[in-house]
Amino acid sequence: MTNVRVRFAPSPTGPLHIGGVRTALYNYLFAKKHGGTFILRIEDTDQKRYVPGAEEYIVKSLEWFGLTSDESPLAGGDYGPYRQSERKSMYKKYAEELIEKGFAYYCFDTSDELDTWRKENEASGNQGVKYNYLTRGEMKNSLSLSPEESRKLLDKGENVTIRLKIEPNRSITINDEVRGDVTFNSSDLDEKVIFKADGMPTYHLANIVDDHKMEISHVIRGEEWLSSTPHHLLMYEYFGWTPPSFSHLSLIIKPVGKGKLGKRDGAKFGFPVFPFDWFDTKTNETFIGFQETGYLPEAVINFVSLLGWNPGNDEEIFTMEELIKLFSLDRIVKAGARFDVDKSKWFNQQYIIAKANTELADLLKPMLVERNIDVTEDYLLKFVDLMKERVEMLPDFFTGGAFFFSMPEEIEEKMARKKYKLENRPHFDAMIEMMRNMQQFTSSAIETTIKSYISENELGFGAILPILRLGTCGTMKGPDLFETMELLGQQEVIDRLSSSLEVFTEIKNRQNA
RNA sequence: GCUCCGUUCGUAUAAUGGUUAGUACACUUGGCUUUCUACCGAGUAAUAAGGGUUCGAUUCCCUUACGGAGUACCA
Repeated sequence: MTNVRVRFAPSPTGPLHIGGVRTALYNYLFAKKHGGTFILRIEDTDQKRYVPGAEEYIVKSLEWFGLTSDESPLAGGDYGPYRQSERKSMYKKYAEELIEKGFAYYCFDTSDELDTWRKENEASGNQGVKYNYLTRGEMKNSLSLSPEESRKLLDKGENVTIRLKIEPNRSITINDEVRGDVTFNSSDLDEKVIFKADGMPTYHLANIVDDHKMEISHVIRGEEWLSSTPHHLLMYEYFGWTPPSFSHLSLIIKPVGKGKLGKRDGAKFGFPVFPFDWFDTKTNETFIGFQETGYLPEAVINFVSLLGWNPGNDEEIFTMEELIKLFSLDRIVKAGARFDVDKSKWFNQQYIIAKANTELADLLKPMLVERNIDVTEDYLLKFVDLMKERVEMLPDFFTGGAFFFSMPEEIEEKMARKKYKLENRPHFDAMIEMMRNMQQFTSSAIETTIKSYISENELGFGAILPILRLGTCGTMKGPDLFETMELLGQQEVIDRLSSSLEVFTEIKNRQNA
């Protein structure tokens, strides 16, 4: 395959969502696999739905995931501009070219007229009427009106759109790379507007003009475009251009229930749908992001890559480089994939465990600031090392490891009641005293000290160690007790144990009373 | 409604015209262990239904059911 050029072409109408991330990823992987070019093109032809900040959000998201584009509005390139609004001037002549060739025609119906036309039809039982070869005769357009009338309306210049003209009864076949041959009959197609009254092209025109001019070789996009692909193919034919190859990706489905994953499903099911937090100024809603939830971008990429694609073997942890090597369009799954929250968490955990302590520490630093926690670099690194394998999301470091920064107010009393024996108090006091006298407060030294005390006094681990853990951590969950103690430090451990023992004794006395 | 697409354990998926239908997550359970993890081992669990074609179908064909997408001067 030579000269692979693919594009990711989002519309800046809101934040990039997980389905878009997957589409971008597959485009990226395909381009890199074939030594091709990955292009970011912003499709901002709809002025009404344009959302300020959305483009920046999309760019930032792609960056976070490492999906760097070779050509884009920011990076530039030989095929620019890469924003359709900046290409506005060139689309009209293509629309007019189609009219000259007889492959398109002017329309003068207003949106309201079309609206009522559809509603009337529906009311009389005719659902889903189309503007096509059968109905265009009853509408206002350059095919139904006399040339003089058309001319007049055209000169007036109000509500003029251009529609694609489609001859009935032609078989149009898409050779889709993932779905195989998909055939449509042209009689079933509607004659879509390709040029709007506001002077902007619609997606259909802009898309094929740009794909052609940017020499896009492979179009990899969402399934929602499959049914308009015959229109696109027709336009390539009308212009005399060679169409690119097409691959249509199935959609990502809600974790439970029906339908495609929507932006509100995140809040509903407790997981993010967007890369970063997003505040919708129209509805005053806040949507949570993968980053803020504590996902690592490489984990999300790995997870998403396997949502509708697989390399054909049993492996599933892949770096971007490996994905590039392994990716192929023919291993894309046709069926829609459900977003599995549990699996995404598992991936994140795997990636956290595998990540270098220093890198994790860097990610945690802003979170330390937020929480007003002040520790040394050395302390942070050791903390990370002890906690990393029991963390799924980044913030879990602070929920699960809170006791590394201060003794919890609440101690798990149940365990104290169960395990603490008043008659062991002298032993605990003795052990604290031994700790106080230790020259080197290292985990191995503490371990030897405690364990030999236990065996010398024939106490049993079960009666002592849980209490020591509870007394220093306030919880039964946590890393190796002796390593935890070493990190906490001699004085801190002694202080915590001393005051905890008072609490335990009190609990026990209350229980006995 | 119409057009198009899809359907293998709960989920993501593998494989095959003849197999004990594999793997991972989740779940249950055993081991390791001072706890929680991680790790290692075991277990539960699937070819949507009905017709064909065939010696034989989960695999090919048809129908049905269910799910999805499109049906805008939105992308």
